[in-house]
Amino acid sequence: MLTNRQLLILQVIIDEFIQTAQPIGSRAISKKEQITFSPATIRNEMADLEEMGFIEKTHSSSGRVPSEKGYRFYVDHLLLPFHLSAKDQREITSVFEQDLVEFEQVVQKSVRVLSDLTNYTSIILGPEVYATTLKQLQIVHLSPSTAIAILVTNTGHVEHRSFSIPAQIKASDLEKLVNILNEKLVGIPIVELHDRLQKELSLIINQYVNDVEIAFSYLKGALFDQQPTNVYIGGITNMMLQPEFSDVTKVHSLYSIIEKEDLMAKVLRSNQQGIQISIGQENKVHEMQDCSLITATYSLAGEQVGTIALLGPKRMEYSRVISLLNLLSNQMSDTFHQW
Amino acid sequence: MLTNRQLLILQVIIDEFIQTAQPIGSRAISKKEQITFSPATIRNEMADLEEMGFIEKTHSSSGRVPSEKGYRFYVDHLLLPFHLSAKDQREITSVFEQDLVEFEQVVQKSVRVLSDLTNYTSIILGPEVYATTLKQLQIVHLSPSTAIAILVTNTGHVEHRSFSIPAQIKASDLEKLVNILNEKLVGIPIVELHDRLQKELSLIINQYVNDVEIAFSYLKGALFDQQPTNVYIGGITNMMLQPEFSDVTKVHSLYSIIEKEDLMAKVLRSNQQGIQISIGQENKVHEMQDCSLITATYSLAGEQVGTIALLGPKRMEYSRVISLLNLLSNQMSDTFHQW
DNA sequence: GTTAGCACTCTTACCTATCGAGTGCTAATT
DNA sequence: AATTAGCACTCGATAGGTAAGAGTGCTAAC
Repeated sequence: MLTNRQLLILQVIIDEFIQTAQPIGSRAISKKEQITFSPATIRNEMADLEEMGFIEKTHSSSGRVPSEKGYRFYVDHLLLPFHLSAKDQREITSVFEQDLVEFEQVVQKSVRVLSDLTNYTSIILGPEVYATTLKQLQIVHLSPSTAIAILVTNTGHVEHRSFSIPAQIKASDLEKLVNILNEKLVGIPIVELHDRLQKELSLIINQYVNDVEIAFSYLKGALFDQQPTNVYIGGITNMMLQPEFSDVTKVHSLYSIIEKEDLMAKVLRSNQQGIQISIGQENKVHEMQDCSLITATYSLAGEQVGTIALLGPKRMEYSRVISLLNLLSNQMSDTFHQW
Repeated sequence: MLTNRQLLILQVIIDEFIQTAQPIGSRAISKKEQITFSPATIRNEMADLEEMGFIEKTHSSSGRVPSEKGYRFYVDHLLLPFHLSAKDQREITSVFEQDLVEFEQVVQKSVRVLSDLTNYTSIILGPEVYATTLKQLQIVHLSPSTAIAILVTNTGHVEHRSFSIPAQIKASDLEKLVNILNEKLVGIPIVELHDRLQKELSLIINQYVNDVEIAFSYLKGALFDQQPTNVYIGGITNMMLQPEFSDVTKVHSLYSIIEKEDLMAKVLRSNQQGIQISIGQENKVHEMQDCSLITATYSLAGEQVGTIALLGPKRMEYSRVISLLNLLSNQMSDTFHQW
């Protein structure tokens, strides 16, 4: 329903606006190489595009600016396959060149590189702890009444919780318990850990009739009570470089949202596989409705486990960002697959 | 050298400016309860105070604003002993009411409470890892060629590093090494760990002439290469609520500094015991020269180990903040002492 | 169907006048 | 001699007014 000429003009407007953040006028468009017709013609086409809701005026005699519908159309139909610059490729792959064996290290580097390359804010959601398997469980006593439980996963993730040991439990009981659990539970996915613990418990109780039960319930509390969020954020300050965030109150309201890790986790987690794009009002969270959010997923051992996201103004460099995210997510998946 | 009347006026000006962030005129001062003389008199005194450098005008016919010298004098000579509101006290002590056995938990709560109470940015520097002692050393193998070293301190701090195991080292060697090290090194302060490792090594080598040496050097690298920063920050967005930071570029430059944890650690670490106050230009870091930084120290087992700080505009509520920091630092020291 | 021409709109920058808060100085008061 | 009332003056903030420039929509010509 859009003519080729309209498509072309829409594309030029959006491309241009992404770079300059300024309204685009008919004269400016006519000067573009690809454009062979006059400003007057362009004005007519623009009036149509505006009527259809793809572009807007900031005031009655201004140039045009893409609407959210315009961006959506652009993203859905006008994105050219983008090939990353050598530098972009180099930066991304360099993350994986040193042999980083710990998940955290990879993610922290990635978050950094992404935000540096794009000048947007990057957010990476760590793997669901529950999608990984138990490598080792360990108890370290700090004092007669306190201890730390340390849990290592096959991804190299180390999780620790401290808890106080109730008086009636002997240290030896606790140790016995941990030994048994280690024997039985190593290799079990963390998701199933809770259930399996429950199951094993009944067997154990028959053999050691001490206060193991209480020790167990404490241990369980320590390990499962608070679920860690593992949200990694990079380049938060970058948003302030964007002209659409020259107003402190805007920045403030956005930042107070980003700070809420659990909310961010929720927003990002709910995405299906592949690249997802939310533009402006499409974002559920009100404070993010001046932004666009692009997410990709990465997987570990075949299962989808985490999300990489870039948050920027609606006027994002969509094609470049998508290519970057694709490259990174593939590299991450590959790397984790090797482990 | 300052008359009582001048002291009084200076105090009123600063107290008022701290609350309103607006220049104070002679008329406004004369309306204060404590003030018994006329605006004209006050103007004369203000002219003197300005000549001496304690206050400034924002333009030739404006009210007066405290200068940095003024704040310094205020802090050094005019601070009244401040008694915290019931709410302030309650909030601070509530942090310590649940039995939190892990250092991180206490600090994270504290950072939160401090920034919420003050609307400034709070920064807490964790204990020097090196001031604590080793509780347990642990190696967990992830794959034949990678492993994680986990180090638990007596403060309940868990530190982990991953490293790759060079081909020529057998897993059994590494385990042997760790067992030996655990026997020999538990209870040793982390500061001395490096030296002691070196010493023990020579003995070990005599007994196990395998490739233990290489394993050791790898382990050493894993444990000592990157020193963790452990800087905890709360309420970064609070700075945007202060009228002196209504300009995005200011906020941006400040934030990019705060983000640099190692720099922050350096800035905070270099303080001697007790409350320290740096006002504006007194701060070494250029980007912080519109701010005041108030730091307090807390101790663990008698030794000074960490710093609590509040960063705000020069126009801070000095007396309240000092009282809050004092209370918190004492509470922290007490709590950690019990462990 | 396309484009040149033109009147019209709106933003921006700049100038001007006015108002009010606050000062410094002088002279009168205590 | 110290304090204060009075007053001229300064400067920032606000509002109105004008001119320039960018861009549009429409009409008429190509």
